[in-house]
Amino acid sequence: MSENITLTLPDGKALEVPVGATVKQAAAKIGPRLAEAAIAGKLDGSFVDIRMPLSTSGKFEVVTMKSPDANDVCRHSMAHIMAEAVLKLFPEAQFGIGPSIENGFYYDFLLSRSLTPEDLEKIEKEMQASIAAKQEFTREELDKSAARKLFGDLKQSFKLELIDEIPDQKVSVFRHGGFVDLCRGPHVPNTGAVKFFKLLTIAGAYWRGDEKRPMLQRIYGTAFATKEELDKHLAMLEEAKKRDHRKLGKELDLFSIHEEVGPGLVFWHPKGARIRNAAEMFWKDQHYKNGYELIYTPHIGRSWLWETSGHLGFYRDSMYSPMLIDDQEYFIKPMNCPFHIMIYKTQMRSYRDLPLRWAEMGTVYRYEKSGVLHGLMRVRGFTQDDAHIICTPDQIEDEVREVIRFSLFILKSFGFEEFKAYLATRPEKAVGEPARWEQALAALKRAVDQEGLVCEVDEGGGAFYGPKIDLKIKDALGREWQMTTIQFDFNLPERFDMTYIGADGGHHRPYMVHRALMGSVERFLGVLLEYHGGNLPLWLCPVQVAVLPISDKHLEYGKKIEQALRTRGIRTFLDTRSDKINYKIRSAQLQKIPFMAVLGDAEANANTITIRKRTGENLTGIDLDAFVTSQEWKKA
RNA sequence: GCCGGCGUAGCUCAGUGGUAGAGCAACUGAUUCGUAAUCAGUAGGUCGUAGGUUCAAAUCCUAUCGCCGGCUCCA
Repeated sequence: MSENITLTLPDGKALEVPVGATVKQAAAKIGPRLAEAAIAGKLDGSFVDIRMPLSTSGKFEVVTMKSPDANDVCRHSMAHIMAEAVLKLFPEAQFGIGPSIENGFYYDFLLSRSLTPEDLEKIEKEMQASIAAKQEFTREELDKSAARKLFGDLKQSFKLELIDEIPDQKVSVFRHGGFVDLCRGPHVPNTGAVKFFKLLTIAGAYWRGDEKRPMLQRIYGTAFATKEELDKHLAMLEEAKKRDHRKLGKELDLFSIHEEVGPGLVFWHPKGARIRNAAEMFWKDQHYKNGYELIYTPHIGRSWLWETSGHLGFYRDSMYSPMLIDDQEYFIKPMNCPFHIMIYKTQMRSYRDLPLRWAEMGTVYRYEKSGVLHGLMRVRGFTQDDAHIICTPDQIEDEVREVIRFSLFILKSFGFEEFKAYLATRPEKAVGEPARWEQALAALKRAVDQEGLVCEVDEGGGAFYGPKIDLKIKDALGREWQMTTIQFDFNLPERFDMTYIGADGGHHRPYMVHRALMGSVERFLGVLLEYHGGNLPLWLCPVQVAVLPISDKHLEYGKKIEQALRTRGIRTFLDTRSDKINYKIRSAQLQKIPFMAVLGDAEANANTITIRKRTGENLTGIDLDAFVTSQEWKKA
């Protein structure tokens, strides 16, 4: 019996092939060169191995090294090649999983000893040998029982566990060299098809991501279909290192963290404080302009507050131990919301008062596990640019849309350009009726759509008390950073019995939204530093103009210029050292100061300044006032 | 919290059992200079901390604190 299936090619043409034809055979029907170049196929958007018999019609595509999907296939094959190398060096190795990931791949192993960087070199060598040998990848379909026997004989207990979880009766395995792996595929034709890789790091990883299960050793690598892409990626990793906010924080004297004081507690030095203050002033000003009121609340509160809010029930583990004051337990705040609610409850509120938008730069303290602390990005004491919007149910959608708009405005003001929204839905454990969740989610979704944001849904990722939208920014290196979070709260209004009097004269439950636009000010500034590589926009720079006299002769004139700038509200630094101008320029340049005023005889005589921008560009002999009102100044 | 690595001068780092080193920064002096490092000198460290092994420890062992890379977590 020779039935045919119809493959619809990307150009719309239909290709008839017999049932059971492989991707390779289908490609051969299009052209022999294509068959030769094929590394995988795609049927209705899913990868299929080139050796796999096709049995259903659908949209079909041949993946070659030039396809956008090539990297994905290569990386997966590379993970197998790495596993083969590890097997050679560690015959007793137990294999976990080894997927392709963004920019690379990894594989998890259980080994008799810890890996060292030297091991990585050895493994790389073995991999190169395997690639040079151009070993065929072969695909085989086995009954589960046969697969169990195969991996049982190899003493691969992790694989046995994986087999048990596969619902199908048949599983596929791929072999190359002496290595065999349970795997869906697809794989490149032979190990010679992939060449451009580098092993990067060794890390610990729990089996199946479960902290109760064994810790395996994970090797991360990167791989690309072409050398150019690999080199570009490696260069990007270098660049990311240079932009590390912890490095910049030290070099630019912005902040520090002290072992003697405690990990995750940030000290802002004068220059860092200048940046933070500029950001906060802007933030406050914009909040008043956008219909918010600013409030201040305490840092600690009695246990009553945290019992009522539910924090002690849900998050006690990440709250600091109570302190006893007059025999009463007080806790340092991990969130600001209960305090804001206390203000709400000081009065009877009318529907005419709503919406209320109350904002606070509220510093909170949370116990974060020691292993997760990271520079400014993850700390134990941080300031949220928090606000709570308390409104009626029919105001909620407009309010959310307005928050998103406001957030994008604020983020764009700091230079961020690319945004993505993540919509988090109801988790398993949650409060609030499902109907209200649905309603809130729909409102969030419509608001995101109206702002034209790309949105991804994070199923079950919401907080227990309500759904949320997170806005992330994408930086020049393609990394994503979480900034804004907008969260519905079905919990607190209930727990604190918040009410307002409606038009009908009855008591009603208000809706409440938590939102932080920057998220944590500390992390925000960390991201900002990395995003701009330390070259902050002018309005945030701790020093905007470095005044550099050519020699001590010009010090007097330098002082005059410095003062003139300062009285115009410009942040300056006068370099009084008796070094050469080259040295002063280099030093200002390393401090990433946007403008340098270079002053010598020419300038002093003509009562002008010469500006050197941090880009290296010069504006010779210009008037000071003309400069600070110029486009050059405003654009920086 | 878990796995692995690391911790030497303000910073970046060298020093694998025999009484602590470099460059930069700092300080002093000289130099007064036109677009990314002028020269010379001075000072600075109980080698994260606490135990232990040894005639002898920055170096080896144990514990502890912190940092780095991941994992887990992130209201």
